[in-house]
Amino acid sequence: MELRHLRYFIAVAEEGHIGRAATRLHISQPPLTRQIQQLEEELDVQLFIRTPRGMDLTPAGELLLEEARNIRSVVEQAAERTQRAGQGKLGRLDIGIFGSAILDTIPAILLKFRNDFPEVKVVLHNMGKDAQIAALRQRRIDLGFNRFLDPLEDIVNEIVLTEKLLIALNEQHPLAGQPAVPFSVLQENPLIVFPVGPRPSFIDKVMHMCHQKGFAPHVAQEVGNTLTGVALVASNFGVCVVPESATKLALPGVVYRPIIDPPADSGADLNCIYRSDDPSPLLESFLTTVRTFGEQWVTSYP
Amino acid sequence: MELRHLRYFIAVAEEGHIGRAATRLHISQPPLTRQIQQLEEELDVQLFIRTPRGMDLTPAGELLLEEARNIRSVVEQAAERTQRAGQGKLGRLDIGIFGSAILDTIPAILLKFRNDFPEVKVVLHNMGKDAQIAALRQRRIDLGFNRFLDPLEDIVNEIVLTEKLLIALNEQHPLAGQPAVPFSVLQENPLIVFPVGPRPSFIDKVMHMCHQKGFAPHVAQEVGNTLTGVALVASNFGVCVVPESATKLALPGVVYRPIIDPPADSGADLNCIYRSDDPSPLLESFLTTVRTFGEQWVTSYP
DNA sequence: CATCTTGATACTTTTTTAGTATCAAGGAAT
DNA sequence: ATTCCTTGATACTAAAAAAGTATCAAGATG
Repeated sequence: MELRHLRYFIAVAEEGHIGRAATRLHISQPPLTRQIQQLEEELDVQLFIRTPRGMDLTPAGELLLEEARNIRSVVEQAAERTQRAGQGKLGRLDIGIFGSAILDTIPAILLKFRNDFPEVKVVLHNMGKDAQIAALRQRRIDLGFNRFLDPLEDIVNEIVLTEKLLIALNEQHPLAGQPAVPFSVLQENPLIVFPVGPRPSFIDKVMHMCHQKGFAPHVAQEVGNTLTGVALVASNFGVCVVPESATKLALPGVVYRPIIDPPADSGADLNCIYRSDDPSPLLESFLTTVRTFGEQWVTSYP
Repeated sequence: MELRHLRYFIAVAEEGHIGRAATRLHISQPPLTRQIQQLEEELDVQLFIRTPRGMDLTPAGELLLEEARNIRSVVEQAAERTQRAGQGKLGRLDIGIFGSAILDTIPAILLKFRNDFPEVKVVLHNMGKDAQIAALRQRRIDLGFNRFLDPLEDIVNEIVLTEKLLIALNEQHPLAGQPAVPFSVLQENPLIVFPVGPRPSFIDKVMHMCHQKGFAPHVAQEVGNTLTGVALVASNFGVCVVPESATKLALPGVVYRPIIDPPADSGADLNCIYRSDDPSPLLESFLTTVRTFGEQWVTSYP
């Protein structure tokens, strides 16, 4: 039995007439007669009672009509869903997230993506960068967000956007009243750095910038994450370099100030990583969203 | 798209290998390659990633695999259900019932039928014989049970079984102690007859027998149904002729006795009626049950 | 009774599907 | 590096299936 048999059967059942059904199907009457006979023969069931006025369904035929209509719609839906999946509009995307990017950027990207592709289920996994790479290779996630990643052969590393760096100061600090501060505040104040964890990380970025400017900073404290660093600034423990998205952490007693004289290459990249051989159109859809987001974001911040 | 495409697709997806799938499908490899290409082309979706080791499903392919398996089972079930319906094992049968046959015979037949064809839904409609004929013609019922029906052109009238006639006597009656009674008790006692309603009926049967025996009975009372007639016997109102299934009505004070000298053609037929042009295999199944029941029943009663 | 309509059938043509032989490309083993 | 083996893809041929044409027999209809 093929779907053709069911298509033909539905037409004959609905028209109650082989000739009219043939017209509707754009074929001639004899082949339609034969296909119906074939269907009856294969099922070994009489589906129609032939009368001089047309074709009447038997009870078995009535039942098959219902079933055939159901099959038709199931097949149609299957085709549509497959097509949408092929266009990256339907399916599931597992994403690894990590670090300070969770504060601002990633929620905004996800919001936009869910809006554009409402039928894609996005599952977030909180995991460090090494865990992300392992999960990518094991296909447990399709994409990861992180920073400061060494290049890898089998994994593409794409910059989503580059955040400017700000200095977090306690409001009691002498320069807190200024609209911007010189880089040298990092030399003259105890420095809080983060995150503790796998290298390279944001710590190395900050240290490298200081060496570029010709000094070694006084590291007062290493902390696990952005929030802890900013919290220490709030208690006047020292100063701290943060990406601009950290301004979302509006802790009382902390002000964020741009750097008057930033060193070259001063900026914190947010990267996304994915398998270089991943053909998923769903991933492609997501990357499109990410890229347009990156462009808009860069221009939107002064 | 045809079911063939889905069958082939499932095989390739499950084997992950065109060659092995072709072996499993008992075809050669090239046509299978082309059918898969055709499916991808028609859906405009890449379903497999070709590797030097075989065929890997894309996410869209994974989805279609689920859908295709579902379609396969839906189609299989549709075919099976249609076949069972064609064999009269699945469906709905509307039956009109009426009169004293409800007491014993019909429940027994239904019990047997439900046992043999558990997937057939039987709907009973209580209606008189004229209503049954009308309902048959309007296709509201498929079969009716009744007695004493005039022959009709478009409706088959089949005898289910012939019940012997008994005489119901009050236990105070002089002949109540005898194992059997002569027909003449109907002449010598007030007679209760039933049912009141459309003619011909059981009343005419009884009157005809009396005339055969050369007397006109003294009709003490006409009543609506068997139960009322027997109830009058219980209060010693008179005697009553009943079909043997009425013995199920074990009213206190009433005894049932066979007739020593029954007139020729003494017996109450239970008939079933159905459209002569009804091709329903379901009806055929039911009639088979009815016929075997009739044979067994006749031999089972002394 | 002639006529019209119905689905069925015999036969032919076209389309589709399957089969055969062969190929190019990517791993694996030497 | 090179040979060999495996993979799916392709060109061409053969077979099968579906569709088309012409015609028929059987009921309904006037």
